[in-house]
Amino acid sequence: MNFSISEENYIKSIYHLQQQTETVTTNSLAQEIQTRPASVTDMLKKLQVKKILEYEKYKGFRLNATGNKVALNIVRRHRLWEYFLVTKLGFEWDKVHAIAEELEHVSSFELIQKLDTFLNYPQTDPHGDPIPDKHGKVRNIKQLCIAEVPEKKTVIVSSVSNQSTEMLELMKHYNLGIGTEVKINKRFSFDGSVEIKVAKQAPCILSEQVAKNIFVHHD
Amino acid sequence: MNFSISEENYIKSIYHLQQQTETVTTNSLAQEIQTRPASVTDMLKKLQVKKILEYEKYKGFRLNATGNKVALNIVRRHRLWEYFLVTKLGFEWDKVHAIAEELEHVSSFELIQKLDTFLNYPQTDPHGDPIPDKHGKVRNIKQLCIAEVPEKKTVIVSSVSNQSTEMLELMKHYNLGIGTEVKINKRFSFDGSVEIKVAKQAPCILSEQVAKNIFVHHD
DNA sequence: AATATTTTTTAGGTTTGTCTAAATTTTAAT
DNA sequence: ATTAAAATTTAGACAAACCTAAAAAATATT
Repeated sequence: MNFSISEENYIKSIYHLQQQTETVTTNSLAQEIQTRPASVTDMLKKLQVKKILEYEKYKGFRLNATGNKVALNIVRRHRLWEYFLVTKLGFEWDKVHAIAEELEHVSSFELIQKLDTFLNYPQTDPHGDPIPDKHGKVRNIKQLCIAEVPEKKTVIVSSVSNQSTEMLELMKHYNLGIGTEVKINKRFSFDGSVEIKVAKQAPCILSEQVAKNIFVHHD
Repeated sequence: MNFSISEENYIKSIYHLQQQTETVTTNSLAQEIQTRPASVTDMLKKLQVKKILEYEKYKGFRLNATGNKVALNIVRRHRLWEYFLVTKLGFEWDKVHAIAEELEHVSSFELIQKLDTFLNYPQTDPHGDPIPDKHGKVRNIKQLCIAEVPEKKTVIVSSVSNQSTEMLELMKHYNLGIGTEVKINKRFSFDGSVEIKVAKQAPCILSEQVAKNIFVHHD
């Protein structure tokens, strides 16, 4: 089936909201997509006709199996382009999202296959989020944020959920990136802040807010 | 200024038609863009308001200086993407046009600059057409087709004006590509066909139709 | 339980880009 | 110079995707 750019944007946003809540509400989607609730309702009807949505009036909605597959394909395209932009064109982390947002709607299947091959089948995008394979399969690593890691443990940064310029600035300052080894020295229960140690640098303190946005995995 | 995808497609098509005729007609543009003359008239009015078109009712039209710059920028994007698709992703010649047609509308200026750098500032696209630089400057090599080359001369293939699968098939068969050295043995005035020699292969005959579509330059 | 508030949907309108059919202008032919 | 034909434009409609304002349903409050 074929989807317009608008439809694809709605599908992708519903998919993202579904990661957090079981069923998605009209208002939350409207906010996510920066549009009016009435516009959302219009689109929901269209997507229901196209049979990719489970939707009951006033009761919320979610993508069905077909819809999920479509969404994963869009996510795949988006993340492959982000990887391309950073590793091949030398873009910074925080500049790629908007561009990938446009590139992801270029619909050629062959293009994405060849891009994947060219990039050597990357597993995650520059923020550490997994790239679905061509069948829509995603390896989901258990996501553990720094705020939850036990003291004294050494872990590796796997992804960052906040992709703003400000976050990038902070991470660059502490030499933190995807793959960086980090030792969690101590957590202060007073404010949730965490002392960490990166390579041979002096230990530093991350606020709880930061610690909650940096995800890691073991060894 | 910002242009919609439709507007960009019109601008690009007007630019292409202008290469052949001084002023463009409504009908020819309608045919080029596969739409109705009435739709063309509608769009002409819009482009006139945006001040990129010289247009007088019933008298034909052409891009003004601003319009030409916009067009050259679109052409630049298109050709850089074509180059990318062929040299980096391994696409064949005849498959890239449709995809580049979509990619060219991704509007980030920085993206195109970085892509240009990544590709090492290519001068021509895979069909041999020149890629305008970021200021919209195009080096225009005098275009000479095989049908016009004097006998006994040795020349180098610089571009191919027909980009169909059929043409690609024929050129592959004779080991002809951009940069190939070709000696023009003899032209037969009876039907305009031309005998050529490529590398150490046996001489072969090109029909006039083919000879008119392959452009070359000296030494 | 009745009322107030919030959320969601409907009704009706706008813009962009398309269309058909009819009117107008230009060009060609007698 | 008329008339016929072709090209172009206008008029009026339509679909997609959005909007505002009002109605309806669900949730929260007293």
